[in-house]
Amino acid sequence: MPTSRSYRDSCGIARALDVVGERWALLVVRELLFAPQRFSELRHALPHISSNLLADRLRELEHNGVIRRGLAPAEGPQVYELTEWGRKLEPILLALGDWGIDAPQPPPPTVLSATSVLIFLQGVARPDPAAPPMTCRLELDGRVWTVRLASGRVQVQPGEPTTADVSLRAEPKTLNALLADPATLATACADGSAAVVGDLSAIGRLLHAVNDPWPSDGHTSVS
Amino acid sequence: MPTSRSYRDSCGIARALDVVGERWALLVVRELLFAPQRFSELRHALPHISSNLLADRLRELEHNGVIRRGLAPAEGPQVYELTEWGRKLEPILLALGDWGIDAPQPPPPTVLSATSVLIFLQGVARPDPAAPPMTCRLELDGRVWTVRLASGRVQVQPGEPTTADVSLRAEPKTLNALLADPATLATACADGSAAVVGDLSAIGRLLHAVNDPWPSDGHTSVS
DNA sequence: CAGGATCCTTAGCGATACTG
DNA sequence: CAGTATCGCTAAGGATCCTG
Repeated sequence: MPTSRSYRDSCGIARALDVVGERWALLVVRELLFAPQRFSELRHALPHISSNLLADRLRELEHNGVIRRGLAPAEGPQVYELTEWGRKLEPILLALGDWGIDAPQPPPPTVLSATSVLIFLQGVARPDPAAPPMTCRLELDGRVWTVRLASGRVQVQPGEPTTADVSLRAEPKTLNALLADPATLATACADGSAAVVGDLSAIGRLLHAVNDPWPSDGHTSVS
Repeated sequence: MPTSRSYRDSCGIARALDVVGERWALLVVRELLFAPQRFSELRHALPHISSNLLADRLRELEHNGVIRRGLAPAEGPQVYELTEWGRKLEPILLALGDWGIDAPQPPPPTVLSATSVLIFLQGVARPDPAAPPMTCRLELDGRVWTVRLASGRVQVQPGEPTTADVSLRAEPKTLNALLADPATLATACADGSAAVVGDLSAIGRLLHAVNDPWPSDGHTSVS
């Protein structure tokens, strides 16, 4: 049974919270920021939410016009995606995440979704604007992403790149650890927690863009 | 008993929600955006929250470093105020409120706090930059605010102005109605729902700044 | 009266099991 | 895979009662 509880407050803030203020709602939106996702992918990204609650949240968010059930792309699986209005939450969520970095760390074990690492990567990486463009294929939790470094910016897109300098497969937590300390890349490759195909130095450039940004401005990992 | 429920997610967004994601928390922060407030003032601004829950939220927000118990200003009453970190939520809340304007309106009767109207006023009023500066004294729900229109900007501050062109006393809902339709000002004064002292045309300029902004960009009231 | 604390009830949450 | 059904638990909501 979905929630139907309102602040009964005319303020825009309260009305926004009537829509996305319920528990888990904004984390579901977070997971949809970069790409549509299936029910099972959302469950994997948010392992602590129960299936009935996720179903409730999806129903409510759909009913309120924040997400929609994906118009199945040629017999593809059922997916959930943000509406135009829902997409406008992106800058707000990014700002909230930036604010939350200073919050006390929750006690481990904690979870880290692929989307979370990509948000972090896109948010704080500042590649050398002078360096030549680069394309990286990332495989996280079984999904493929295209990451482009070009003209001082990082661009994350869902799906396979048409061409790439390098491919990296790892768990989100492993990638986060690499972003925090690029020196562990060799170890991660050796023990199999990271699998690299192609130009290894390109991965170095990617990790470098986070740790030695142009210009420098703090943050070294999600944690 | 305060809540201690975590998403156990390393993402900054989830960690932010661990701190301000519980019900009512962000509305408490909203009420503190412009000025410290007392327990009873918060209860009045948020009439649908129960007293124990408000006490819980204040405790949690204090414990997490978002608010602090006011260092009583010379034997004044106990107040709650935002910390430095808490204050950084301001732009995020304003953006969220802007987003929430497009949400479906909750069924009446709804509530509207003084802070909510002031947020709206400061957010959308675009006074004529060429017009001379003006100071307005606002009395809402028994508290006094200073509103300055100068060089194309609106500035809201708590407390009595040192000098003012005009003073307006009304309920927040009345002021909101006036912002939506300045033509009702005469009626509101006549039936006593609004009390004006000083230059009546200055109030007209204030309401005008919301309805005929420089340059025009939408929105006519909180609702 | 401000600033809570202490009940009690209900509804949302969380975990598990189950189904098309 | 994509949910639904069930159920115990806990937070929210509401009222009342305390204490300065």
